[in-house]
Amino acid sequence: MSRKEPDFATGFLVHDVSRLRKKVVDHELKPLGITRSQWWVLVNIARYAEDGIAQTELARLMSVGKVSLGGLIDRMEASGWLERLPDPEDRRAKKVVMTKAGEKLLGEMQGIASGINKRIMKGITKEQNKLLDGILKTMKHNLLQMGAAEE
Amino acid sequence: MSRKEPDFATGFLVHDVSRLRKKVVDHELKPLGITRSQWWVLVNIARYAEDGIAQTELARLMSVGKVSLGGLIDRMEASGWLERLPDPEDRRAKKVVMTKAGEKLLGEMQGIASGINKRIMKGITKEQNKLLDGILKTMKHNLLQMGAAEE
DNA sequence: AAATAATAGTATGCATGATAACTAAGTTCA
DNA sequence: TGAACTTAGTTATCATGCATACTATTATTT
Repeated sequence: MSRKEPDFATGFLVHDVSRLRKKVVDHELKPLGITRSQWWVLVNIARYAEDGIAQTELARLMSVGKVSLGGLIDRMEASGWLERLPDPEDRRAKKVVMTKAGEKLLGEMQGIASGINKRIMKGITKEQNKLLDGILKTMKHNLLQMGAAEE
Repeated sequence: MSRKEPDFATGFLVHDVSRLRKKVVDHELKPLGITRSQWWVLVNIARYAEDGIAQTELARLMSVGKVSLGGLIDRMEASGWLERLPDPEDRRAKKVVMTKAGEKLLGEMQGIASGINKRIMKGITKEQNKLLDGILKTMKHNLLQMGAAEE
């Protein structure tokens, strides 16, 4: 029984992997003019919001603060991937929609992202990956239970 | 074979867990006046640098940029957990050492951190945790190979 | 209807982590 | 030795994500 690894090592391992992955992915996506976080916004809009979605609702779906998402949308609107449209039903709200450029970009990114991912997951079997996803989902669930969901 | 989960979902799962964990841990550590990242600096100094370490060397050990670490040390020095001492061997370099207050804090944090971790890992067996760590280490290794180590 | 609550989004300020460009100091090599 | 290179650390600027506080609406309650 080694004492070298304290029982919170997993957390910092997750932190390291997340940080290094952000660095690598952002570097690879740089020629496209988009970042990993912005890409994730596109993916979620494509998945959940065919014809527009309110910022707060999207933030809730992504488990992200509405302020953080607001900043992301600012930059993505400036880049031309997204647009804010007024919601005719609610004058407080804005409908976020992907532009044609955003859709085109998202399509182009599928292959690139898949290639990056293959390299990051090198040496890890499909079964291991499935297991990994399951454990991470449990951790995410625990964290949301612990109050990470509060706004 | 479901098409719902694209093959890069693992990456964003890691991102979510990392982000949510940061939020939860920082919130729990707030009464102590320290953050998760600053805590990790203390742990690494305690592990590798009994009597001081140069910033660049510590950054290398932690796989973090020297600028990022410099900022962390700024804030931790202001909080009184660390000190920068001139290196008598090299006038460019500074030896980072933990203060008495830093050592005391690190000791107090062991129990707290362990408790937080238990809650985050609820429902995950020791074997699963070991497997998780192994896979994450493989991913980290791949990422460092992919150029995430460059300065 | 008027007062109160809740909700959508923004503004502000901070911590973290990155890159790029810079200064100062040490090292190598012709 | 002196020029060229390398290294340690800082400054400046940016993206992400958080909390807090605010404005403008909408919904609810009395």
